[in-house]
Amino acid sequence: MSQTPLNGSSTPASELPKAYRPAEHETRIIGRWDAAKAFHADPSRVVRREAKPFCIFIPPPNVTAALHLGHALNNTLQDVLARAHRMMGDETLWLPGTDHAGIATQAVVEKRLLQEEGKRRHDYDRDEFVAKVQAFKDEYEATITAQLKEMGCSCDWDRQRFTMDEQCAAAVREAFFQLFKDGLIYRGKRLVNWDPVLQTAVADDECYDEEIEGHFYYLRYPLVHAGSRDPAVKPSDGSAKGSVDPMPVTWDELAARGYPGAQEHDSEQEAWITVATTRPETYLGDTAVAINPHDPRAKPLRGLFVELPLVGRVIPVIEDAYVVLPERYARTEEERNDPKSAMATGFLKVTPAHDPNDYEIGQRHGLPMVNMMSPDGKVSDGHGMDSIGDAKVLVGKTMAEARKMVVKEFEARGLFEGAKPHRHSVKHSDRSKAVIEPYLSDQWFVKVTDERLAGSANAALVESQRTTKQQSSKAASAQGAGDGSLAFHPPRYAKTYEQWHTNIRDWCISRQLWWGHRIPVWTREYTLSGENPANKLPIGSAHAIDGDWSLSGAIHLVERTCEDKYREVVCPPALIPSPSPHDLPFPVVKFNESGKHAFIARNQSDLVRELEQEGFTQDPDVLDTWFSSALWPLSTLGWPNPAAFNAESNSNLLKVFNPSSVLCTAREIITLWVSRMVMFNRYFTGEGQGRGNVPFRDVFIHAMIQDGEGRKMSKSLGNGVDPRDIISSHGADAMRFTLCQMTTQTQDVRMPVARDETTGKNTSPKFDLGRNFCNKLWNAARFTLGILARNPSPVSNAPVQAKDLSLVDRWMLSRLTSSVAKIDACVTNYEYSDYAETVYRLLWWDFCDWYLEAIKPTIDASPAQRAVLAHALETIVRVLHPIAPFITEAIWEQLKDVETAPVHGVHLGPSRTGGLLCTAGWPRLDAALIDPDAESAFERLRTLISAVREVRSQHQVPPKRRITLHANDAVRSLTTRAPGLVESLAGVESIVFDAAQTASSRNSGAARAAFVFEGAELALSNLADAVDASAERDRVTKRIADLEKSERTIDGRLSNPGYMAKAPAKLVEESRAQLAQIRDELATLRKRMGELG
RNA sequence: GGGCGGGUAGCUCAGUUGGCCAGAGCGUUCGCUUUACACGCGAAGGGUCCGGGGUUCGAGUCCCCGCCUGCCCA
Repeated sequence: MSQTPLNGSSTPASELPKAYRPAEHETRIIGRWDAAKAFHADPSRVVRREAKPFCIFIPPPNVTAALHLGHALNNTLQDVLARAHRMMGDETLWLPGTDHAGIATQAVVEKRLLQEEGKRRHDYDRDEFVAKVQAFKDEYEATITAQLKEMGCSCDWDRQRFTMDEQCAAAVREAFFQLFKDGLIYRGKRLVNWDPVLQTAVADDECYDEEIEGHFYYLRYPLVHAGSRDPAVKPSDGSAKGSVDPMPVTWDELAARGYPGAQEHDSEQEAWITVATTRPETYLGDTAVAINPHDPRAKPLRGLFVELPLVGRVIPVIEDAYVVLPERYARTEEERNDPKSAMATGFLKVTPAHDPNDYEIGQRHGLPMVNMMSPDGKVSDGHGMDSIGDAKVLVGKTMAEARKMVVKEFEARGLFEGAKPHRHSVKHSDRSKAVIEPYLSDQWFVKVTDERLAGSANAALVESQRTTKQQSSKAASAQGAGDGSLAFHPPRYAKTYEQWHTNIRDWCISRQLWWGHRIPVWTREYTLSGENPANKLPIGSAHAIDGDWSLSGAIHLVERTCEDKYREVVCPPALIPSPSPHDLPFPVVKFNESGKHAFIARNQSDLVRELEQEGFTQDPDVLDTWFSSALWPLSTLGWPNPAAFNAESNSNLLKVFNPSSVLCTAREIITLWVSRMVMFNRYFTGEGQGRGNVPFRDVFIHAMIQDGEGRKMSKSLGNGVDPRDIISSHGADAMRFTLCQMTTQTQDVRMPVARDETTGKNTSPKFDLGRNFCNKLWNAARFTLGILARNPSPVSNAPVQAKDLSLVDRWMLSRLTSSVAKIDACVTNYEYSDYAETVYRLLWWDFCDWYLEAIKPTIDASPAQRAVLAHALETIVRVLHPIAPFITEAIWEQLKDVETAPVHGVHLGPSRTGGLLCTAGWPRLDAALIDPDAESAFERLRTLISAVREVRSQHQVPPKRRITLHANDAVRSLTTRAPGLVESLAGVESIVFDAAQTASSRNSGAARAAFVFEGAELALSNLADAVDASAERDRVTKRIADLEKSERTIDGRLSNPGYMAKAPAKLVEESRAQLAQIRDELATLRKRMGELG
């Protein structure tokens, strides 16, 4: 390694190129970090109490695509914290990894296969298809890892994980097992968002709403008295036996019941009601018609039914307040203004198996659920709809076809009342763009509504961020380890988090995909007839049974699905491979009838083989991606058995780094991921009580990057900026600096996007800020190193003392000290923009603009000043390292070997690994170096220099021309504190202390330019052969106008009795002094005007 | 519908518990090959702090109403 010419190396400073060229350093430095394993965390140091732990889990990027600018921001912010804490001496683990992103990745691969090979998923068997996705994942995982390294991320690469690798998979199986065992996972029929193209349930966040031009269709349902044909429906008189056909209801009869408007119809005719619907085809699944109880027609209809045309199903009319009242029956302004009331008839067809609101109504009224659709989105009588009657013609049609046919059939029977255009939003699938069908199906759920999960998540919030306090003293007394230890930054996001858990619903975790963690449940179905113990089970209920599998630690249930059919369910605990034969995992052991071991499973594949031999098959579904992501802070550290996955020295990993320090993420992730990590982490570390550790103590929510118009960056808009393009055009450090500088506490940041004419790639002018800054640093370092190289200092251990230093040196040390203190606070408080801004000002404004310029005349003669110079640059380089790791490391390669005397009070610890800055100590500067006297004197000198420069500029004095400053005694005592400073920085040849005379004995006004400094008139001469009197007049006139305006403001304030009476005395005093100074200056300037004529 | 943001210079944004003549970077204008840096140096111009009320001696900042705009949840 060390043979590489560039490695570690020492190009003499004089030969450093004029501009910083990132590409010449970044690869080499990544190589040095890698070779030194500089980012590998050692938990044993924490165990031995040699260091405090600092840990961040990367939000694992999806393997779906390369990283975008949002990732660049997210990871930069994490890296800044990791690097700062590492330098501060904390044992720092930033754990990297990627997420398998189930549906997203599968969809991308399916699309790719279709494009490239013209094949679909089902053209392969499951294993073949998964292998294709795996290959895709390998490709993108490699890309992502390379990108993170290019950005400079200081991750512990030896501990990189993937949510589907063996270690994470074991955690998933174990978590599922435990939750299932504890009754927090169940299977149930639920209405899900069904994507009929991908044929899977999708989560709400995998859908988007889109407005479509649809219709409200008006369908008539004939009113009947129920017969007894339908066993689910009791005859209305309650007496009739046998089969009785439903009897039509006439308008006459309705009129008698007091139904408003019934008289307007032919009295003998059969009566109907009219429902309004946007989806007529779902009438096949109707199980009731609902009316608002406040509708005057509700009472007359009580006890009546309707008969569904074609289907012949007789369903009740029920009353439910959810139903929108039609305009004419609206009772309040609010009801009238409901846009739906104009379209409403007051009758709502209720289809619990195909509409979420109807599902709720169905739950409230105990309605049966009739599913009329097959998983591919076609009308079916094989999925729960048995009584179908003449509607058989619709079977096999798509929902769209069925809609047209239903309308025709109703028309043919005179039951179609019409349709009105209606714009409404319809859910679509993100991945397939298909219209989502609410669909009733068997799904697995996590009962997150349980107090041990959602309740525990809210209890984790720090007291100051909670809006609901502990409800009961009982809860308060059962304080868990992580209670009150989770804090959001900025705090407002705690509310999002809290409200999410307050309104949370059970979490559907099954996905009908092939890519993901397969649900670790095996089932076997069989038929049993005749007398046996199992047929005492109520139909539909599941019971734990004792048997081989339960004896071996698995969950074993038997469920009676109908009269003589049973389903056995087995969920085994995770079998975790162990590298050590002495540390075997808990095995699944089965016994045969004679009590001998018939089978021992020590790994997952043995177990699966055994189950399959016994006729069990694994559930085909996979788990929602977030299930494995929710375990990330546990699975990455080896939970449930860290020893099995880590070398002996690392078995403390889980203990040391969970809870971690902070999670950095975007706000949309709060509900998707943060919540679930907290619930799972607390549950699994809390021994089933849900009150264990939080996975992280702080959650930092950063902004989302938008383009210049405030739109999200996206592929389809073509407004995205690729971090790789920025790294190649500006360098990783420039990108990182800019991203940090943009990170304020707001929730969005805008990044104007521009096309680079030469490359044709998107970029943003914002990154020039970072590039310019890096270049500035590079040149400051080049200059400094040049000075130090040409003045080798004799090695001396005698520290330079501040009291022996010049004013500018003391000023510089003071500025460094307060800046480092500010930066320390920024790191603690996640104030990235302030951090970047503080280093920017320190380097550019203080160090470059003033300090370097100020020391030019003296530096070669002063070893003490060179010590300050070296320490100043090194302090800046060190505090900048977390933001800009490459350029600082590159500069430090040269700087670290430069010998100067120590500076008393400046502590720069050595590198701990590989001679690298990334593990060198964080600068500590003693507070005693803060020197208010030096700062204020220097500030006055800066003001004086600026005043001179201003006059020079206005008089168009050539920069090279040396001029004369006519000053007074006050200035004399100031300038003698920093000899040569004003001369050097203001281009002054000599300072003459004759300002007092000038005013009285002036006869050559035109040759001089006067200006005011601290209220007194000073002058410049020798500006040119003659001073331009009119330029001088313009300047003075403008200044007078400005001052007069200020005078009015401050005078007004001081003549306000309220101000004088109530404002703090200090402010009043300041105002007085200010006014006096303004008036002094005004007097001087007016006199000057007089002289100018 | 509920919740959370944002609106300050041409652009992107700071602006702390109300208190100096409201700031920075970019862009603009003028002057500079001043030997670390033109990715630079020096200087300048540029603001109805979204609108309207209110509290206060004093409001960009606090309160109320409105307008525009973005996000999250249902």
